[in-house]
Amino acid sequence: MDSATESTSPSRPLSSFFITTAIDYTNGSPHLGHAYEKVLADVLARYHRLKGDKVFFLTGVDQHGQKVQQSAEKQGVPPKQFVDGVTARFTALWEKLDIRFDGWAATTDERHKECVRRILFRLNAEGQIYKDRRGGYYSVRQEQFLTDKERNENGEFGPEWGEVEFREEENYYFRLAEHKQWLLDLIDRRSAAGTPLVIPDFRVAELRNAVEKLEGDLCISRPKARLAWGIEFPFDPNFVTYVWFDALVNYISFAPGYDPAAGADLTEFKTWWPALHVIGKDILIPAHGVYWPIMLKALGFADDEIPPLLVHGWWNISGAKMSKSLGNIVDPAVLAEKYGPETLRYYLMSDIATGRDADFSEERLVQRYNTDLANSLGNLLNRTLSMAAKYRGGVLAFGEAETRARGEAESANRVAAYTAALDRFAPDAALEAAGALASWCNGLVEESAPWKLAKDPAQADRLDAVLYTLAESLRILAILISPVLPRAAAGIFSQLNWNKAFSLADTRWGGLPGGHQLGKASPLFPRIEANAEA
RNA sequence: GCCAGAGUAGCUCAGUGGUAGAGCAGGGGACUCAUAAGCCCUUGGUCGGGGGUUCAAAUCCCUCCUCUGGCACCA
Repeated sequence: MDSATESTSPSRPLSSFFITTAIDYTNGSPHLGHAYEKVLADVLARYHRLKGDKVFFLTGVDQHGQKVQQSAEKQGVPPKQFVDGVTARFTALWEKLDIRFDGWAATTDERHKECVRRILFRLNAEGQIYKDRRGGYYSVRQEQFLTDKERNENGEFGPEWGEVEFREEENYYFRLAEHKQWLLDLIDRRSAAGTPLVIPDFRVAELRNAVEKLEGDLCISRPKARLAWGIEFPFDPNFVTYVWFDALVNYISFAPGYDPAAGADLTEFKTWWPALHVIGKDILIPAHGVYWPIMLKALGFADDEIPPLLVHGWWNISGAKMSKSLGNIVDPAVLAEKYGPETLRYYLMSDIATGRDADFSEERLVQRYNTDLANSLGNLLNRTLSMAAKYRGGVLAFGEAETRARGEAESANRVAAYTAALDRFAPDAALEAAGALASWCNGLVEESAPWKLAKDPAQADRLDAVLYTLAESLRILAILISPVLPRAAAGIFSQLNWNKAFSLADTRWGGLPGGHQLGKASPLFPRIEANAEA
């Protein structure tokens, strides 16, 4: 897997690839959306490893905050014990889905907490943070301040909030508003330069709009009396930091070589940074699109070090949002158990366009598996090996040149489409390119009819060439599907009896030598029958 | 309400000025190496409604409708 270092894409000068996901809040079970984001990031990370890039894939969990504190209290357990339990459900799912991350960002980790404290200390010393007393309406029952959004149509706070009182409270604030114009300019400059801050680009307008409306600074603390489950302010033990300077900071606190001290040596860190942040469309505004760039700016990051955001869409269920009351929550662990992790990975990557929403359907998951994997690719492998065994004892020979030349041209075209697709973060299009190569191979079988060629000794050369072209295409296909389907790729290699390390450069035609002995055929993707669904 | 995205064949979507497309599903056929898979052919759409610009509009403009998201700490 890591044998080759050659990059096939000269358009990417960077040899390192740092990718992150949102860190999931440990107050509930993982659902399909969590799984989608992690699989997407994992596929992009695996693709870059395949290219020979140096990859760091960071994901994790956001473990602090009020909701966690409340849930733990409700269960009568310490918050740490509570988050450890929920965290274990996430890590178990990632293991099951073959999410191969390099760094685990758990915000209760001492490394993270120390980094957060040092950042707060530094920004406070540099005058980016100040203390202020502000007032508002407070719900004693819900233990939170209420905003106008919580008012009902009569302009009152409803009975669900219980007793509501006016309270004044001291808190720490981060100077956000003064960077508004800088951020607007940055968004425009990055778009003009062709390296937009937000992908897909239609979301740039959405972000710009939100920045235009930006006013006021950002409250970044909670008094300990109200929220104890957080990271204590290094210069004021009566407060903990609240969400932004905790969760968002994970992207640098767990990054290789980061040191928050002013003037620190960041040589190693800068070989990785900026990261590509993979996030859901719900947390673009304001957290990742507004707060995070300004936080980095305040920490001395240069304009070209503000990380791009790859914003993905949501999976809806039959056109509706997932919700507990509708009873339509999709549990990815159940799906992975029922159909296998790779079936789920394939579906999540093939049936949605990155950035857009899609509709989840179990029926469609089964259909895509059966048509693309079982019928097209799996059956191609099976029939190829079966014919090779039957007609040639499983031994490859080159045969005539014309058929092989056609295979070479076809696969080169598909590989080019594949890399172009993944370079623009579109696994669906990449899988389509791989599928097209499999289809072409199936067409070659029909066109050449090896079972007829086998009966005519004069066609021996042609038969050899067809079998070689099919086997060689399958070797290339295994490489192409490996970021999405690492286990199936290994299965193809195993059946081809070709267990060598590979990289993207090995998609070049002609890897299998003449005289190579193929392995034994066995269904790689058994069909899922309709009655197995209930 | 403001902003953005979407509305094209039963389903998922591509197509951004020049005779309506793909995949899947449905129908038919020839074949047999194969996971009853694959291959070939085929049914199917007044491109959300209305108006306008143009020799020509799914594509540009106006307007309306519907859905989704953001603006409000859920991937």
